Amino acid sequence: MLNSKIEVYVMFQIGELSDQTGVPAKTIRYYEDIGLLSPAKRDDNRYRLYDQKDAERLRFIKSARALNFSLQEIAQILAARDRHEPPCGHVMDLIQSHIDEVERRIQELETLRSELTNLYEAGQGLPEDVHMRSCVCHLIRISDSKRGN
Amino acid sequence: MLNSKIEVYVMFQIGELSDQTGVPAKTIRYYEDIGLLSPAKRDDNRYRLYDQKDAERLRFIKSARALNFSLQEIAQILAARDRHEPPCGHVMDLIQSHIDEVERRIQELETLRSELTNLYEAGQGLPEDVHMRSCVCHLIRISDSKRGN
DNA sequence: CATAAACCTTCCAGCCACTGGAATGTCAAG
DNA sequence: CTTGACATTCCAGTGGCTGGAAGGTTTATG
Repeated sequence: MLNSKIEVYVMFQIGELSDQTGVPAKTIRYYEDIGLLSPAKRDDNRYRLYDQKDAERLRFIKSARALNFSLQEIAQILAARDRHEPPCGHVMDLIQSHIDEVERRIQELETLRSELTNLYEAGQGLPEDVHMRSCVCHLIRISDSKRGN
Repeated sequence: MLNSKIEVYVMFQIGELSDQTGVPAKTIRYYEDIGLLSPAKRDDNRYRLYDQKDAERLRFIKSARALNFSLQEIAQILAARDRHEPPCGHVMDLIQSHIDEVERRIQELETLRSELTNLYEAGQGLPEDVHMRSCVCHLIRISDSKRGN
């Protein structure tokens, strides 16, 4: 075959895996501890050894984490794949519920931002008061009761 | 005095304080544990007893929590007040840095939302693939590499 | 008087996703 | 031979609670 390539099967240590993926070695061990990664092969000196498949799995985990998927959710996706079940339907549902969640959070934070901004503006020029009756500390209470809490 | 009122000094149990403030009793005990509330007076039966001043302090804590202040930050504010130092200058700084933080988070979440939305749209109509090469799981990887991670 | 219920107490453990640090082992270079 | 850079395990801490066990107290009811 003209297009064949010589592929050498190389295994590497945890530090190399960490460099390749940007995931701290501590975190990789942690992922193994909780079963997200299966127990790594070990060298004679008991050092963990990894290959490109491990790197790919870890990269997937990292990407999904960046999209704010929980380790549990990622574990479910990977477990489905490990059982040779296509996980995509489940993943689509997850994505949808994450979108909902993110939008909810954005709303909350925007409310929070405007409350903080109002508070800051109201607090400017107010006197300092140890008893929190005519200072921004008092306003914190007011901004809260306006919300009805 | 015509306008005088009869004020009866009543103390109440933790459940009542919880009802008044909406803060769970567990949380109140926790706040005492970490020193955010000073150790409560005890009844003969060792039950905690509270008065309106405690309720006010707890309401302040609750309001500040609702504005996303950490317990540490709240502890600082209250400690300053307990030392009879007006805490407002410090609080204004805190508010400003919280506004910055909230705006940063909103930005992050909006980026995340658009990534998730893109992903969802790209994933619609794609086949299921156990090996994650032509399904949304694969797209997770792609959306990540586009970010440069 | 017994019992149930609704309170309260302490203490320990768990959540999430790591992270820090101690104490120790292994290996290559100078 | 020592130094430095790797690796290992294990324990503990982060924040802000929350759940649950195992028990004590108080009040109401049969």
